[in-house]
Amino acid sequence: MEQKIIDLLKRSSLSITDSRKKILESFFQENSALAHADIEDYVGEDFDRVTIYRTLQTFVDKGIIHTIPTPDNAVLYALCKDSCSAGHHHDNHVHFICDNCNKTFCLEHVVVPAVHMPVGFAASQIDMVVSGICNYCNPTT
Amino acid sequence: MEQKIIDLLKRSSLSITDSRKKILESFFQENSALAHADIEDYVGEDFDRVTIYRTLQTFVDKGIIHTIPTPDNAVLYALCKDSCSAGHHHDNHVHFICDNCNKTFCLEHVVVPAVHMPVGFAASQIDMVVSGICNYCNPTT
DNA sequence: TACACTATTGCAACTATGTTGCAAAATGTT
DNA sequence: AACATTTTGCAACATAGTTGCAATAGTGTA
Repeated sequence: MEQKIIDLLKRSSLSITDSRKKILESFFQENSALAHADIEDYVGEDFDRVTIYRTLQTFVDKGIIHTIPTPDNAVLYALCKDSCSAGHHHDNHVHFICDNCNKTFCLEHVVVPAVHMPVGFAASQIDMVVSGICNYCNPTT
Repeated sequence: MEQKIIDLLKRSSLSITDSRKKILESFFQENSALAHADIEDYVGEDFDRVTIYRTLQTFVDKGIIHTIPTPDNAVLYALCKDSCSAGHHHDNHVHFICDNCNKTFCLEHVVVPAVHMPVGFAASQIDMVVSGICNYCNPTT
């Protein structure tokens, strides 16, 4: 994992620092989207709150992670797939929030459907957030 | 307008107070969704910040307004249509955020399309937020 | 490896946003 | 008008996020 993380940082032309490695590690470790607080818990006392804010911002700028809008207006971050590049995200997939375990997932293979706009409205970006029960919490699977 | 507002409050079995009237007025005045700060600006010094928070919460509980999730995680509120009733919102319409004027609108007549979920995932609620250029800002209309 | 340059971090202070308890004031009811 | 009930304002607190700046760590070059 260490090497995978270092490669990812290099590919994004970011310098390799302890905080960046640790924060990226938290995303690879957890499979769901993370809030700032989750990351703070994961890295413990090792790094300052401010460093986490700034590192997340850097990752978003470089296209390593993307933010997810949620109905309760919490800020969540999730890893981008390889097709993302700096400043040009391809995160047109649906996001799913489980009402049971409260985790948020990227449904990478579920593409946001087209929707017909009223006259005069021009859509440039569409976000779709679905909530319900995820496959881990679903008793029938 | 005064009478319309009073009727709405009565229908929701809420007592008629100055702050509730003024806050509802702001929604009828503006045609777009409002953030807490917008309302604070509108009502000026007349009412306490806390009162606005509590009033908005009351309106949400009674089904007078609904919250709108936004990609930048700001909390927005908009009037519900008559079909909404307390605790049982029918706001399955698309929300639109204009990148130009920054206003947010309810596209009452654009229903959120169905989307096919992967095995094991059960959807209970779907939020769709579209951003782009609204009909007021669109030069071609 | 050592150096210098640049980028990153931690600290402190600050702003914004939202919440809670409680006493005072306003509202609805009789 | 008088009472019981709601609502409001205040103060204090909690959480989230930002900024400037000095200290530190990382990177490329010799």
